[in-house]
Amino acid sequence: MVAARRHRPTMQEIAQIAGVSVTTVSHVLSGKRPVNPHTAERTLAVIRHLGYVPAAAARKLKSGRSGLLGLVVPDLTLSYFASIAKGVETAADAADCGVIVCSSSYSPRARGARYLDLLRDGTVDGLVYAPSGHSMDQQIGNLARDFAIVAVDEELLDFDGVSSVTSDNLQGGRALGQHLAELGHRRAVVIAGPTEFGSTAERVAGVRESFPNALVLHGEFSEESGARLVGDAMRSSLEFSCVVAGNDDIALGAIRQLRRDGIDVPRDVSVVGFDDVAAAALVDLTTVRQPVLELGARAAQLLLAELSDQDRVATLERLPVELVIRGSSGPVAAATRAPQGVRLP
Amino acid sequence: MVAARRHRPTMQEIAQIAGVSVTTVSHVLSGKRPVNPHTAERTLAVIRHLGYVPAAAARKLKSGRSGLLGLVVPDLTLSYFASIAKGVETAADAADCGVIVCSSSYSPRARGARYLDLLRDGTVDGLVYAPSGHSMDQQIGNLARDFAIVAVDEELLDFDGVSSVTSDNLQGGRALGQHLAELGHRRAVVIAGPTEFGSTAERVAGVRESFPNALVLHGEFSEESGARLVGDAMRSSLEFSCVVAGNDDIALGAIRQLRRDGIDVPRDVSVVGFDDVAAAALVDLTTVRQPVLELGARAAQLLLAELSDQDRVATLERLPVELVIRGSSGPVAAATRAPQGVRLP
DNA sequence: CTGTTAGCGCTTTCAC
DNA sequence: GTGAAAGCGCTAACAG
Repeated sequence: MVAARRHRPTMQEIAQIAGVSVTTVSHVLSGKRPVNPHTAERTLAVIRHLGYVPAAAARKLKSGRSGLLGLVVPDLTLSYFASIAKGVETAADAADCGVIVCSSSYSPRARGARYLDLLRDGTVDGLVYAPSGHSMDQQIGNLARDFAIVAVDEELLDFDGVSSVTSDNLQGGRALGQHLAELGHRRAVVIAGPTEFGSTAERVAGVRESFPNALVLHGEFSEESGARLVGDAMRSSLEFSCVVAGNDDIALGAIRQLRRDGIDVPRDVSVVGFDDVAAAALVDLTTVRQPVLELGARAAQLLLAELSDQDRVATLERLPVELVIRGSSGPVAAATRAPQGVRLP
Repeated sequence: MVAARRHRPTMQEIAQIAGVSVTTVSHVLSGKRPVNPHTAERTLAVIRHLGYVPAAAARKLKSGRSGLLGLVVPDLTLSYFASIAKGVETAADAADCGVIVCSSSYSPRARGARYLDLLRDGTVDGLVYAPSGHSMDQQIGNLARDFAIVAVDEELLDFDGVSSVTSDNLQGGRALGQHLAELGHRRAVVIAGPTEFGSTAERVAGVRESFPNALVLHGEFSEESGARLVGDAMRSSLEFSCVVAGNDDIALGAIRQLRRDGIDVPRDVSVVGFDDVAAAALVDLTTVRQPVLELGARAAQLLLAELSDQDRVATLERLPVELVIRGSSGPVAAATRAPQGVRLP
């Protein structure tokens, strides 16, 4: 049996029992004006005894602040976004804020808008938003005129009033390109993410500094996309000795497909990714590590700063990334110096 | 520049502009009493025009319901719990509820209690709680007398008034044991999780039906623990041909350690896990799949039911699991029929 | 079909 | 050092 819920004490009741006014109880709790030590102690005793906690709704109604932040990510089960969530939560927690997490992708389409209502109805004071490349980005951008919103992971393109925290994607792409060039590679295929994302263009630009003539194919940030596009590249008349993937999922798919086609990684073809998700270490993938926890934490801090200072200028922060060299990238086979790489069937 | 926040319209203002009373506005929105179609349309026009959304706090203050559920998991970045979160969120969303996610493990210790205040201060209407085996379980159990709480993943031991939704761990252990027995294995080492969890004992009991004499070692649900304990087993005088891990993380650690010691998996020793997290497929691990999304969704549904019907009896649901056979388990080497398995150095 | 009114539980002037 | 009282924005009797 579920026990009957106990009555939650109100401040009024605490006041009555302690023999003081609600005003005093309120001030004992907030410390916003001096209270006689005796009175305070007696009041606190009652509060502790009854396990009293002020009702959040009533407090919010007066103060206009809920002490809650919202976080919208495409999919919480992707470890990349889960880590961002962890970062946001940690930073919010340090500021005594709770976090409401919403996954935009797996909510029934019609419901997506519901999340935005959490902002409109004041449930949350502000929002950390990870752009998904879908129509929601547009709505969020419009809302940003009226509410505190910070973009994380990707910039909210076309909305320059919105602060954002992203990784230094250009530098990441550059690091991968240089790494492969140093290994002797001269011909690369880039399997990039969707064109809607700024990060896609930046990563590609970084790689192009070392591989100006690389073939660039755009797809989704998924294993399927990586497998399909690397297959397309294989079936073309192009020769290449390395594949630069737009993220680790794409890289995983590419490796799977290459091996299925009898291509050895890294002996025949090197493959590198981006993100350094947990799976990257498992399959020994060379990649660029994004500071995911910091990404989330910094976004939350920016949001909190914006909430306490209405006149802050929108900023764009790019956090440094780190090349993680593992076993999926290696030197070009010595025998075939030029042109190197895969031959078509 | 962050634009100045626009004034959020109140119901009062809507009423004034539409030329009706707040009561009517309220009823136009809730539909709880008939309104003249003309009036309704005019009112709705104003509401839409101003983008009005009722203030959540005020609504909550009257109704006593926040429309928010809390979810506390040990660590959101573990894909297992992320999936449970997804399940909870999906089910809550279907009931028009939001979800506040808290990770108990990575909140500064003193703050853990803050999450419980979300319940006490009415921010959330109820809580889905994934036991962590720590002191918080005790506090949560006590709170369950006064608030709606449903345990997920593990039972909240010693608190039989709390409903819980778990996997059928006994059946899972049984399936693993039978699978290995059918492959010809006769000597097993079980590297189980912490003794604090009911699931640990249940999984072990299931395995024991096929391996009554198995050596059972208890540790944490982590790779480190798996690696360390399988190392201990190797250095003992015990012979074994298979390792049953308490979860996939343990199994991953065990495989890593075995390979480091020159033992081939599955040729020399078979290893099986539990959970079927994403990494399991990557390393080709035989395991038991838990219905994680259903686990979360069912817990949320139970919680919602409890919230709308105070007199519900506490239930204990065990969802069915599924054996997933992959490459980490194989037949005992034919040459060494009895005794089989690893010899000590 | 519609409006008036009394709060929900708290914070915060204002007065003592 | 303390209290009375006016709301915050909404819902739901209770009248019309």
